[in-house]
Amino acid sequence: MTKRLAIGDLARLTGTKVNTIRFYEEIGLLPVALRTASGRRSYDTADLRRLSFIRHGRQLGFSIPEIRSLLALSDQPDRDCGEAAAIARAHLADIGIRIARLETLQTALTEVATSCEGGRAAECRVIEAIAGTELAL
Amino acid sequence: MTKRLAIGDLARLTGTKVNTIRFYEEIGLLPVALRTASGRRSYDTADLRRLSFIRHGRQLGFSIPEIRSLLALSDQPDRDCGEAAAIARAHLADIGIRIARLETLQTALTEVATSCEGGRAAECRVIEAIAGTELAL
DNA sequence: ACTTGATCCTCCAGTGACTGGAGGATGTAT
DNA sequence: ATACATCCTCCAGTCACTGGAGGATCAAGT
Repeated sequence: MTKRLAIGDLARLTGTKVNTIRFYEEIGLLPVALRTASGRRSYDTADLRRLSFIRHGRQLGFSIPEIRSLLALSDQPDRDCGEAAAIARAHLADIGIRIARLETLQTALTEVATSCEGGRAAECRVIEAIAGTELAL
Repeated sequence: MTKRLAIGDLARLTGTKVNTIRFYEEIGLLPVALRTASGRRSYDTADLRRLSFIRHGRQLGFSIPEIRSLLALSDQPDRDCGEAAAIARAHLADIGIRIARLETLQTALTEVATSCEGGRAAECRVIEAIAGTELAL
Protein backbone atom coordinates (compact mmCIF):
# COMPACT_ATOMS: atom_id res chain seq x y z
CA MET A 1 0.00 0.00 0.00
CA THR A 2 1.43 3.36 -0.99
CA LYS A 3 1.67 6.31 1.31
CA ARG A 4 -1.68 7.58 2.59
CA LEU A 5 -2.20 11.09 3.88
CA ALA A 6 -4.45 12.39 6.66
CA ILE A 7 -6.53 15.47 5.98
CA GLY A 8 -4.16 17.54 8.09
CA ASP A 9 -1.16 16.43 6.02
CA LEU A 10 -2.96 17.37 2.83
CA ALA A 11 -3.84 20.72 4.38
CA ARG A 12 -0.22 21.41 5.35
CA LEU A 13 1.19 20.34 1.99
CA THR A 14 -1.16 22.54 -0.01
CA GLY A 15 -1.67 25.47 2.34
CA THR A 16 -5.39 24.74 2.59
CA LYS A 17 -7.56 24.80 5.71
CA VAL A 18 -8.84 21.41 6.82
CA ASN A 19 -12.39 22.75 6.68
CA THR A 20 -11.87 23.88 3.12
CA ILE A 21 -10.84 20.39 2.06
CA ARG A 22 -14.03 18.98 3.55
CA PHE A 23 -15.92 21.74 1.76
CA TYR A 24 -14.36 20.79 -1.59
CA GLU A 25 -15.44 17.21 -1.02
CA GLU A 26 -18.97 18.37 -0.21
CA ILE A 27 -19.31 20.33 -3.44
CA GLY A 28 -17.68 17.58 -5.47
CA LEU A 29 -14.42 19.26 -6.44
CA LEU A 30 -12.56 16.53 -4.64
CA PRO A 31 -13.79 12.92 -4.75
CA VAL A 32 -15.43 11.53 -1.61
CA ALA A 33 -12.42 10.52 0.44
CA LEU A 34 -11.72 6.98 1.53
CA ARG A 35 -12.07 6.47 5.27
CA THR A 36 -9.93 4.60 7.76
CA ALA A 37 -11.49 2.04 10.09
CA SER A 38 -12.17 4.81 12.59
CA GLY A 39 -13.82 7.05 10.02
CA ARG A 40 -11.00 9.46 9.22
CA ARG A 41 -10.48 10.69 5.67
CA SER A 42 -7.50 9.20 3.87
CA TYR A 43 -5.81 10.63 0.79
CA ASP A 44 -3.17 9.74 -1.78
CA THR A 45 -0.88 11.73 -4.08
CA ALA A 46 -3.57 12.00 -6.79
CA ASP A 47 -5.72 13.90 -4.29
CA LEU A 48 -2.72 16.00 -3.41
CA ARG A 49 -2.16 16.99 -7.03
CA ARG A 50 -5.83 17.67 -7.58
CA LEU A 51 -6.12 19.86 -4.50
CA SER A 52 -2.93 21.65 -5.40
CA PHE A 53 -4.41 22.38 -8.82
CA ILE A 54 -7.62 23.68 -7.26
CA ARG A 55 -5.80 25.98 -4.83
CA HIS A 56 -3.47 27.45 -7.44
CA GLY A 57 -6.39 27.88 -9.79
CA ARG A 58 -8.32 29.78 -7.14
CA GLN A 59 -5.31 31.99 -6.43
CA LEU A 60 -5.20 32.83 -10.13
CA GLY A 61 -8.77 34.04 -9.91
CA PHE A 62 -10.61 31.14 -11.52
CA SER A 63 -14.08 30.52 -10.11
CA ILE A 64 -15.09 27.11 -8.90
CA PRO A 65 -17.20 26.44 -12.01
CA GLU A 66 -14.16 27.33 -14.13
CA ILE A 67 -11.94 25.02 -12.12
CA ARG A 68 -14.55 22.31 -12.46
CA SER A 69 -14.42 22.67 -16.23
CA LEU A 70 -10.62 22.58 -16.25
CA LEU A 71 -10.64 19.50 -14.04
CA ALA A 72 -13.10 17.89 -16.43
CA LEU A 73 -10.32 17.90 -19.04
CA SER A 74 -8.28 15.64 -16.83
CA ASP A 75 -11.20 13.61 -15.53
CA GLN A 76 -12.39 12.40 -18.92
CA PRO A 77 -9.75 9.80 -19.71
CA ASP A 78 -10.17 9.94 -23.48
CA ARG A 79 -13.85 10.33 -24.32
CA ASP A 80 -15.22 13.21 -26.34
CA CYS A 81 -12.02 14.81 -27.37
CA GLY A 82 -13.86 17.52 -29.31
CA GLU A 83 -15.64 18.74 -26.22
CA ALA A 84 -12.39 18.81 -24.28
CA ALA A 85 -10.78 20.85 -27.03
CA ALA A 86 -13.70 23.30 -26.90
CA ILE A 87 -13.33 23.77 -23.16
CA ALA A 88 -9.61 24.28 -23.58
CA ARG A 89 -10.10 26.83 -26.35
CA ALA A 90 -12.68 28.70 -24.28
CA HIS A 91 -10.12 29.17 -21.52
CA LEU A 92 -7.19 30.01 -23.76
CA ALA A 93 -8.39 33.45 -24.81
CA ASP A 94 -9.05 34.45 -21.22
CA ILE A 95 -5.66 33.19 -20.11
CA GLY A 96 -3.93 35.22 -22.80
CA ILE A 97 -5.61 38.37 -21.48
CA ARG A 98 -4.64 37.56 -17.91
CA ILE A 99 -1.03 37.02 -18.84
CA ALA A 100 -0.93 40.28 -20.80
CA ARG A 101 -2.40 42.25 -17.91
CA LEU A 102 -0.06 40.72 -15.38
CA GLU A 103 2.90 41.51 -17.62
CA THR A 104 1.86 45.13 -17.94
CA LEU A 105 1.44 45.33 -14.18
CA GLN A 106 4.84 43.71 -13.76
CA THR A 107 6.40 46.41 -15.91
CA ALA A 108 4.64 49.17 -13.98
CA LEU A 109 5.65 47.76 -10.62
CA THR A 110 9.23 47.26 -11.71
CA GLU A 111 9.28 50.90 -12.69
CA VAL A 112 8.01 51.92 -9.23
CA ALA A 113 10.40 49.55 -7.47
CA THR A 114 13.48 50.80 -9.29
CA SER A 115 12.61 54.48 -9.48
CA CYS A 116 14.01 55.31 -6.06
CA GLU A 117 17.54 54.44 -7.05
CA GLY A 118 17.06 56.67 -10.06
CA GLY A 119 16.61 59.66 -7.78
CA ARG A 120 12.98 60.79 -7.66
CA ALA A 121 9.53 59.24 -7.54
CA ALA A 122 8.41 57.58 -10.73
CA GLU A 123 5.45 58.63 -12.71
CA CYS A 124 3.14 55.99 -11.30
CA ARG A 125 1.52 53.99 -14.06
CA VAL A 126 0.12 51.23 -11.88
CA ILE A 127 -3.53 52.04 -12.47
CA GLU A 128 -2.93 52.59 -16.16
CA ALA A 129 -1.24 49.21 -16.36
CA ILE A 130 -4.30 47.27 -15.37
CA ALA A 131 -7.11 49.70 -16.07
CA GLY A 132 -6.85 48.76 -19.73
CA THR A 133 -6.11 50.80 -22.78
CA GLU A 134 -9.57 50.34 -24.26
CA LEU A 135 -10.78 53.15 -22.02
CA ALA A 136 -9.48 55.99 -24.17
CA LEU A 137 -12.61 57.96 -23.49
CA MET B 1 -17.18 71.11 -17.32
CA THR B 2 -15.88 67.81 -18.64
CA LYS B 3 -18.03 64.79 -19.19
CA ARG B 4 -19.69 63.40 -16.08
CA LEU B 5 -20.93 59.85 -15.80
CA ALA B 6 -23.92 58.42 -13.94
CA ILE B 7 -23.40 55.29 -11.89
CA GLY B 8 -25.15 53.25 -14.57
CA ASP B 9 -22.75 54.49 -17.26
CA LEU B 10 -19.79 53.56 -15.09
CA ALA B 11 -21.33 50.16 -14.51
CA ARG B 12 -21.83 49.56 -18.23
CA LEU B 13 -18.36 50.76 -19.19
CA THR B 14 -16.60 48.54 -16.68
CA GLY B 15 -18.90 45.53 -16.53
CA THR B 16 -19.63 46.14 -12.87
CA LYS B 17 -22.98 45.93 -11.11
CA VAL B 18 -24.34 49.26 -9.87
CA ASN B 19 -24.61 47.82 -6.38
CA THR B 20 -20.98 46.78 -6.50
CA ILE B 21 -19.89 50.34 -7.28
CA ARG B 22 -21.80 51.59 -4.25
CA PHE B 23 -20.19 48.82 -2.24
CA TYR B 24 -16.69 49.91 -3.34
CA GLU B 25 -17.49 53.44 -2.26
CA GLU B 26 -18.70 52.15 1.11
CA ILE B 27 -15.46 50.26 1.80
CA GLY B 28 -13.33 53.12 0.50
CA LEU B 29 -11.92 51.55 -2.66
CA LEU B 30 -13.57 54.31 -4.65
CA PRO B 31 -13.69 57.87 -3.31
CA VAL B 32 -17.04 59.12 -2.02
CA ALA B 33 -18.76 60.18 -5.23
CA LEU B 34 -19.86 63.72 -5.95
CA ARG B 35 -23.64 64.10 -6.06
CA THR B 36 -25.89 66.00 -8.42
CA ALA B 37 -28.47 68.45 -7.05
CA SER B 38 -30.96 65.60 -6.78
CA GLY B 39 -28.54 63.36 -4.91
CA ARG B 40 -27.33 61.07 -7.67
CA ARG B 41 -23.71 59.95 -7.81
CA SER B 42 -21.61 61.56 -10.49
CA TYR B 43 -18.30 60.27 -11.84
CA ASP B 44 -15.45 61.29 -14.13
CA THR B 45 -12.84 59.44 -16.15
CA ALA B 46 -10.48 59.16 -13.18
CA ASP B 47 -13.16 57.14 -11.40
CA LEU B 48 -13.60 55.09 -14.55
CA ARG B 49 -9.92 54.20 -14.68
CA ARG B 50 -9.81 53.44 -11.00
CA LEU B 51 -12.83 51.16 -11.14
CA SER B 52 -11.49 49.49 -14.24
CA PHE B 53 -8.27 48.80 -12.38
CA ILE B 54 -10.16 47.36 -9.43
CA ARG B 55 -12.28 45.06 -11.58
CA HIS B 56 -9.38 43.72 -13.61
CA GLY B 57 -7.38 43.27 -10.46
CA ARG B 58 -10.18 41.25 -8.92
CA GLN B 59 -10.45 39.10 -12.03
CA LEU B 60 -6.74 38.37 -11.72
CA GLY B 61 -7.35 37.04 -8.23
CA PHE B 62 -6.06 39.94 -6.14
CA SER B 63 -7.90 40.41 -2.85
CA ILE B 64 -9.34 43.75 -1.89
CA PRO B 65 -6.51 44.45 0.58
CA GLU B 66 -4.02 43.70 -2.20
CA ILE B 67 -5.82 46.02 -4.58
CA ARG B 68 -5.87 48.66 -1.88
CA SER B 69 -2.12 48.40 -1.56
CA LEU B 70 -1.64 48.61 -5.32
CA LEU B 71 -3.92 51.63 -5.49
CA ALA B 72 -1.90 53.22 -2.72
CA LEU B 73 1.03 53.36 -5.15
CA SER B 74 -0.99 55.63 -7.38
CA ASP B 75 -2.71 57.54 -4.60
CA GLN B 76 0.45 58.82 -2.96
CA PRO B 77 1.50 61.55 -5.37
CA ASP B 78 5.19 61.46 -4.55
CA ARG B 79 5.63 61.02 -0.83
CA ASP B 80 7.53 58.12 0.69
CA CYS B 81 9.01 56.62 -2.40
CA GLY B 82 10.77 53.92 -0.41
CA GLU B 83 7.52 52.57 0.96
CA ALA B 84 6.01 52.55 -2.51
CA ALA B 85 8.99 50.62 -3.82
CA ALA B 86 8.57 48.09 -1.00
CA ILE B 87 4.92 47.52 -1.84
CA ALA B 88 5.81 47.13 -5.49
CA ARG B 89 8.57 44.65 -4.74
CA ALA B 90 6.26 42.64 -2.47
CA HIS B 91 3.84 42.18 -5.35
CA LEU B 92 6.44 41.47 -8.01
CA ALA B 93 7.44 38.03 -6.78
CA ASP B 94 3.83 36.94 -6.59
CA ILE B 95 3.10 38.26 -10.06
CA GLY B 96 6.04 36.36 -11.50
CA ILE B 97 4.61 33.12 -10.07
CA ARG B 98 1.16 33.87 -11.45
CA ILE B 99 2.51 34.53 -14.91
CA ALA B 100 4.57 31.34 -14.87
CA ARG B 101 1.57 29.25 -13.80
CA LEU B 102 -0.69 30.78 -16.40
CA GLU B 103 1.91 30.12 -19.08
CA THR B 104 2.21 26.47 -18.10
CA LEU B 105 -1.55 26.17 -18.15
CA GLN B 106 -1.60 27.87 -21.52
CA THR B 107 0.79 25.28 -22.88
CA ALA B 108 -1.26 22.42 -21.45
CA LEU B 109 -4.52 23.79 -22.84
CA THR B 110 -3.02 24.42 -26.24
CA GLU B 111 -1.94 20.80 -26.27
CA VAL B 112 -5.49 19.67 -25.46
CA ALA B 113 -7.02 22.06 -27.98
CA THR B 114 -4.82 20.95 -30.85
CA SER B 115 -4.62 17.24 -30.05
CA CYS B 116 -7.85 16.35 -31.87
CA GLU B 117 -6.48 17.35 -35.21
CA GLY B 118 -3.50 15.16 -34.47
CA GLY B 119 -5.77 12.13 -34.35
CA ARG B 120 -6.29 10.89 -30.78
CA ALA B 121 -6.83 12.34 -27.33
CA ALA B 122 -3.82 14.04 -25.81
CA GLU B 123 -2.15 12.96 -22.65
CA CYS B 124 -3.91 15.49 -20.46
CA ARG B 125 -1.41 17.54 -18.47
CA VAL B 126 -3.82 20.18 -17.27
CA ILE B 127 -3.65 19.30 -13.59
CA GLU B 128 0.10 18.84 -13.73
CA ALA B 129 0.39 22.27 -15.32
CA ILE B 130 -1.00 24.10 -12.34
CA ALA B 131 -0.59 21.61 -9.53
CA GLY B 132 3.05 22.67 -9.32
CA THR B 133 6.25 20.72 -9.72
CA GLU B 134 7.27 21.14 -6.10
CA LEU B 135 4.99 18.23 -5.21
CA ALA B 136 7.38 15.51 -6.31
CA LEU B 137 6.40 13.42 -3.33
C1' DA C 1 -48.49 69.17 -18.76
C1' DC C 2 -48.62 64.38 -18.37
C1' DT C 3 -47.48 59.80 -18.58
C1' DT C 4 -44.32 56.02 -19.09
C1' DG C 5 -40.13 53.58 -18.55
C1' DA C 6 -35.50 53.73 -17.27
C1' DT C 7 -32.48 54.98 -13.72
C1' DC C 8 -31.43 56.45 -9.35
C1' DC C 9 -31.70 56.35 -4.13
C1' DT C 10 -31.40 53.63 0.61
C1' DC C 11 -31.71 49.60 3.11
C1' DC C 12 -31.53 44.91 3.79
C1' DA C 13 -31.55 39.97 2.76
C1' DG C 14 -29.20 36.23 0.08
C1' DT C 15 -25.13 33.81 -2.34
C1' DG C 16 -20.46 31.80 -3.18
C1' DA C 17 -16.45 30.42 -1.21
C1' DC C 18 -14.67 29.78 2.43
C1' DT C 19 -13.29 30.20 7.91
C1' DG C 20 -13.76 29.33 12.67
C1' DG C 21 -15.62 27.22 16.70
C1' DA C 22 -18.38 23.95 19.82
C1' DG C 23 -18.69 19.41 21.41
C1' DG C 24 -17.08 14.99 21.17
C1' DA C 25 -14.24 10.73 19.46
C1' DT C 26 -9.67 8.90 18.17
C1' DG C 27 -4.51 8.66 17.69
C1' DT C 28 0.16 9.04 19.48
C1' DA C 29 3.81 9.96 22.57
C1' DT C 30 5.56 9.92 27.27
C1' DA D 1 -2.78 6.40 31.99
C1' DT D 2 -2.64 10.86 31.05
C1' DA D 3 -2.08 14.41 27.77
C1' DC D 4 -2.35 16.76 23.71
C1' DA D 5 -2.89 16.82 18.76
C1' DT D 6 -5.91 15.58 15.24
C1' DC D 7 -10.01 13.99 13.59
C1' DC D 8 -15.20 13.95 13.20
C1' DT D 9 -19.97 16.55 12.42
C1' DC D 10 -22.59 20.52 12.50
C1' DC D 11 -23.40 25.17 12.40
C1' DA D 12 -22.56 30.12 12.67
C1' DG D 13 -19.74 33.97 10.77
C1' DT D 14 -16.96 36.54 7.09
C1' DC D 15 -15.76 38.54 2.64
C1' DA D 16 -17.08 40.21 -1.62
C1' DC D 17 -20.45 40.81 -3.79
C1' DT D 18 -25.69 40.30 -5.88
C1' DG D 19 -30.51 41.03 -5.95
C1' DG D 20 -34.78 42.98 -4.53
C1' DA D 21 -38.30 46.08 -2.09
C1' DG D 22 -40.06 50.56 -1.84
C1' DG D 23 -39.79 55.00 -3.32
C1' DA D 24 -37.87 59.39 -5.81
C1' DT D 25 -36.14 61.43 -10.27
C1' DC D 26 -35.15 61.99 -15.06
C1' DA D 27 -35.74 61.96 -20.22
C1' DA D 28 -38.64 61.07 -24.03
C1' DG D 29 -42.67 61.00 -26.25
C1' DT D 30 -47.82 62.66 -26.74
